[in-house]
Parts: sequence; C-alpha cells; structure tokens
Amino acid sequence: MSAQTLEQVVSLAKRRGFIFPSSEIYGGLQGVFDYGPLGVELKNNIQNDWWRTNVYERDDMEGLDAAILMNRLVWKYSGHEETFNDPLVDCRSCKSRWRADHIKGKCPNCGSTDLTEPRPFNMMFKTQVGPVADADSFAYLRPETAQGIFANYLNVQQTTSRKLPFGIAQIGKAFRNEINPRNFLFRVREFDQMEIEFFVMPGTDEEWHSKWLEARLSWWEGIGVPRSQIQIYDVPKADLAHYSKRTYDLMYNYPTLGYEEIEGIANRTDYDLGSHSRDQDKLGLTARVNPNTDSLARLTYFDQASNRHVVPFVIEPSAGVGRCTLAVLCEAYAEEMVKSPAPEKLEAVQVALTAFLKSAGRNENLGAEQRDALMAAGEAIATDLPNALGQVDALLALPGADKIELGKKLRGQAQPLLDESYRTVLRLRPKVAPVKAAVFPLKRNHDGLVGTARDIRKALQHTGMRTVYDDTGAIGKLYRRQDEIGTPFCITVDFQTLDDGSVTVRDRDTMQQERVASSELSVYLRERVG
RNA sequence: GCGGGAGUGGCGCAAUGGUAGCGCAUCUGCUUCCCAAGCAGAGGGCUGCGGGUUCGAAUCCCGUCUCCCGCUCCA
Repeated sequence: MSAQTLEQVVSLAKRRGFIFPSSEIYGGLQGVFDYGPLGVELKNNIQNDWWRTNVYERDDMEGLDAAILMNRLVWKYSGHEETFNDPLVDCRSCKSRWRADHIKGKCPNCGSTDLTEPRPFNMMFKTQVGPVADADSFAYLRPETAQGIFANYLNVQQTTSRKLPFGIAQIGKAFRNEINPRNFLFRVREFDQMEIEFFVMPGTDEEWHSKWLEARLSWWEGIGVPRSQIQIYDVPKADLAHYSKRTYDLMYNYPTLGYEEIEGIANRTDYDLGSHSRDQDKLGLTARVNPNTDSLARLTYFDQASNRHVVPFVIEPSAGVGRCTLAVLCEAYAEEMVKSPAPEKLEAVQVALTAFLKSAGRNENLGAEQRDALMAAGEAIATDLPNALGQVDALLALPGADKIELGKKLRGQAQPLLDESYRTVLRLRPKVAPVKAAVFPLKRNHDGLVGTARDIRKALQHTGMRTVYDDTGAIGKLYRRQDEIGTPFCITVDFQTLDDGSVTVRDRDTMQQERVASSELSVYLRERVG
C-alpha cells in the first residue's frame, strides 16, 4: 500500500533524518528546511541523476554554475522587478487583505468598497551590497537560476563554439519571498532549481518544446515517478507567465495535496535574450520587451546557413529539487503486511472502528460533508480489514476526525498492530537511495562476526557508495530499519562467512537472500546500484 | 495576511489548579544461527515562547511564535 497521506511521508522524513525545519531550536523559519544525513544523500543522488541525464548523456548540453547575486539590472530587464510581485489591497473596514487582481473593487469578506490603493509585494529578497547602505547599493537573491544562464549565454556559446540547438543546464539555489509558505517542501522560500535553457532556431521552438516534454517525462519515470502519476497541464494563455508563449506544467499526484506542479516546461521565446540585448530594434524580436538602455551586448547567434544574426528561442524545463525529492519519497513509500495480525487484536480494531463510526455518524459538530467522507472512508476500511489496517491513519487525518474522541482509542488499537505486522519500506530506485548497503553481524555479541562485518564495511567505504554498519539490534530489527530508509541491500555476516568468506545479501523489495563472496561485493553492488 | 483548529520527552498519547506519567522508539548488558522475540537496566520533558491571575498553572487570562485546514502563491 502506497502513501495515503502526505503526513506519513513527512513524518518519516523528519523521524529518520531526511528533512528538518530550519533553525528549529529557535522556533524555525517559515518556509525553510534543512536536509539531514539521509536527505542530503537523496537530494545529491537526484541532482546527480538529473545532471548525468541532461548533461553527460546528451551531445547538445553544457553545464553552468552562476552566482546567486547578480547586477540588479538583470532583474530590471528580466521583468522580475516589475512583474514578479502581487499587488495587494487592504480592506479598511474589515482589515482583510486581498490580491488586487482577485477582487473587483469590493471586499469579498464584508462587501466594503473602502479599500487601500494596491501596494506591490515583490517576491524577491533584497540584500545589502558593500558597506554603504544607500538606496542603490543592494542586490536581489535570485528568484530563478534562469537569468544566470541568459546572462552567460554569449560566454558559453563562444567558449564552447556551440551551434544551435544547444542547451545550458544549471542546478542552484533560488529564493522567493512567498506570501504564505505551505505544505512542507512544496512551497518554500529557499529552494534548489534544476533548470535547462535550451536555445533553438526560431521556428523550431514548438517542435523542441514537445521533445523536451517527452524527455522530461522519461527522466521522471527513471527516478521512480511514473507517467501514470503525472498529468500534463497545458497552461491557458491568460495564466502564462510574462515571458512565456506556451507552458506545459507537469502535475504530480501528491497524497493529500492532489495534482500539483513538479516541473514547468516553458517556451520563453526570444523574450529573455531579447530583453537583455542592446539594439533591440535591429534584432527582429517576436516578444514584446522593455527597451534596454543598459546592456552592453547583443545576445544573438550567427547562423552560417542563412548568413544572418538571429535571437534564439528558448525552451526551459525547470524543476524544483525539493518538490522532486518529495515526489520521489511519496512514490517510494509503502506499507506492506509481512505477517497476519493476531485475530484477537484485529477484532479489537474492528470493535474500535465500529464505535468510532457510530460516534462519527451522530456527531453534531461535523458538517455533512465531513461526516460522509469519514463514514465512507471508515466503512471501506472496515470491510477490508486486515489489508486496510494501514489506512486507519489516513482516516484519522481526515478533516473532522479529531473531533471524535474515540479516534484516539482507535489509533491506540491499530498502531501497535500495524507496527507488529507491517513493514514500512521506501522502494527507492537504488541509484537514488541514500544508503546503498548496510552491513550487519548476525550476532552482535560474537567477536568473530562483529570484526568480520566491520572489515567488510570498511572495504566498501572506498567504492564511492554510501554504506553503513549497524549492530545495535537483532537482525530483524536491523532489516526493518534499513527498509524504512530505502537501503536496497543488506549484507549479513554469519558463521559460514568465517569458513568460506561468503555473506548473505538480502534484497529490500523481495526480502530474498543470496550468498555472495565478500570479495565480490563491490562489483555486485556496483552492478545493481548503477 | 485573514478566518477556523492545535501545540506536553524522537513519535503517539495521559494527567482540567496541587511534586509531569504511559506505550513505542533510542542506548547498555545478558540472550538469540536471518526478518521490529525475551529479560534486566539507562538516558531523555522547567508542558512552543513571554507575561499575568493564584499560596500553587500543562491546566485559567493576555500577547507572541509555529504547525494543520480553507482563500492566495505556480519550482
């Protein structure tokens, strides 16, 4: 059974050290998160896979790592200073605040027309540059990595002698002063972007847009986010960003949240290169750009075939690493029954569930909608009980469930049974799993087994793969621990190891074991981890 | 930001004005020849934070912060 709620995944991520709220010891900072010991491995693996796929495995791509701080003129001409904001208005009568473009001169709350003038709320963070704090000595923390690529377009094109079409890939931090960060990693103020700006001949842009859509879907599939879980949203003209002619949003079906964007693939036309160029009127731009009186360059491409300078069109696949990491975790998360629950304990859950539903049915504090949703979910569980045990948590997370006192009792009955008869396993692709292999001695109080296991783990530390050693529990517990963080292979040293040097390698997904010579382990793992 | 709900060891909960407990998890020892076994023990909370009421506050009041649900933000 896959993740039913985002809560399950978030809870695992916090409990096992994937992700922590930033500066939590001081109460945190809204919309900012830290990646813990496992999170940093997972995140690095995802980024590396993206880089390998898009840079190493293609013939038409270069990499870049541009600075976060840039001359503020970049943001003037990119359009972000002007348009990357939401004008807000306040209602003087009821003190509510609204986005100016979402109301029509009247407060939706109280109907008053006594509204303030729209005030711009710019989503870019400012920071002081240099010792003198005058009005002009500031820079923005970039709200997207894309502009670093556009600003370096000529540098990259000229130093690599690239011909169209070619692309520039970059992974890096971006910052947005979101009005209201929400939903764990989903909407945050500091995040990493994996962006490609792919430069093509005007007129071939639509064809390349489609190609990139396919390429990106294929990458998602490869890190464990299947096509069936993604919807392609062809953004309506009216909703397009200021730079875009057409955009496909890839919408992933997050538990609890539903379909939300994990990647945008935009046709940015010649907007960006045109915006940052001088002599714009001579460039034959199709995009409407603001006149540029500051740029020192023409961001053009000389086409030998037609013997003319053109401004390339740009296709931009852009994904947030955090959203990606979250999707990968959600997709990998599974709870599966490993032994049948004891009948009398199951009976107790059944009774508690019946009582819970009865109570929900006559609870007057619930709206009809909430009650119906609770009853439906509860009855579905009741009729499929040993199997649906894991959904009790999701049931209790539904809106309104907290109003029913018996919910606590139900959880109290279900949780121990779930711990006992289920295992939580992250079925991560081995290439993204934080830990590739864990080494255990079968008995932790046997010096021969412990010493041999430590030696084997030590040898694996020089393979470039993250491995761990653990002997702080019985073998079954050690396996479960590794299942929960998605370690694909567990290596156990037993008494036979002392005789012939072979170990057992236990597969995370099948729980099957095979014997492998310890001298072959690094090759064995390398073949399977990729 | 607004409206609604909530904050008690890592997690899940208990304690409704009287010295803060339980289960799970973690760690140590014994035991254990492969899937969260058993036994014994240990560590960990000035109850989100700050003020107030009171002889006394997890509990009552005010403020503040954070989280969750809705409106909004599009990587």
